[in-house]
Amino acid sequence: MTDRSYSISELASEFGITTRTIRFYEEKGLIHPRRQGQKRVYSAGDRVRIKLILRGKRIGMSLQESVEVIDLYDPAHNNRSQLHSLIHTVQDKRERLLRQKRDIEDMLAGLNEVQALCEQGLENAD
Amino acid sequence: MTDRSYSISELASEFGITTRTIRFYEEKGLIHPRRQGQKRVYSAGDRVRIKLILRGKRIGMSLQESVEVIDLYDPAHNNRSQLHSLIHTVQDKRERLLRQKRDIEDMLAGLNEVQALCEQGLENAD
DNA sequence: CCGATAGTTTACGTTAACGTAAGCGTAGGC
DNA sequence: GCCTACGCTTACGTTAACGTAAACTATCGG
Repeated sequence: MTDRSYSISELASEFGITTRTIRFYEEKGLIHPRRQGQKRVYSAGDRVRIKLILRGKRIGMSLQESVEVIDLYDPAHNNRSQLHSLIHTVQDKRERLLRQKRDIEDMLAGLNEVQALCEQGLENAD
Repeated sequence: MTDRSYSISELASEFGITTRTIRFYEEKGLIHPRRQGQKRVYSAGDRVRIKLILRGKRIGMSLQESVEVIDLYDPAHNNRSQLHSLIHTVQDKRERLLRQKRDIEDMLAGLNEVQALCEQGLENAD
């Protein structure tokens, strides 16, 4: 099921990006699709990776920071010497995310006020 | 109280940015400090504006988008003809913010998992 | 066989958001 | 009187994240 593969244009149109963007991500070492001859073939894992990169972008992360976060999941750093520093990294990311969340909530509260004022303005337009 | 004024370096150090950045924001029309001779003098309002711009930046907004949001608060667009389009804009912003909030929450959930695995890895390191 | 479609590489162009450096003015302190 | 700190303008440089164009290859339906 999850082991099907994708062409570059297939993924591009699914995510609303260009093929250039996907090749650029590869150029930067963010993904490593395999090849069939010349053509790039993307696995389900590649697809998820792209998806996560785009999620990172939406909340203002750089591409590098996105993969940094993504790579926290892979069990490469699992030797004990690095476990503490890994925890530390996770903690840092979490704090930044929590701050962003507060920023967003503040901004949402502001928008709610604006909207209330708007609707009020429309009401007494009789 | 809230009517004191600020020098450029004062604001720069408060917000952890450079004076160049602040001048750049002015150059782009994001703020309009008054002058005393040559020198820029920033009001409390200018200060808040910068603060809001930086908040926008933290959640991945462009400078233009930040001021777009900020300017929703000022009562310039309050003629009835534009009230509907203003509401529409607010709604758009809100949807993007909600999506960002979901993205952040998803990412936080992921980090929680990673951290749990880390701590578990540390425990059975006896 | 031919044209449309999807893929490839290489390489230069572009925009946002500042950084950095040069050169200058001025006000305060010793 | 000179140095230091702070401020100003002008202008070129830089990085990230792609866009865009050129020139070529491979496949597939009619």
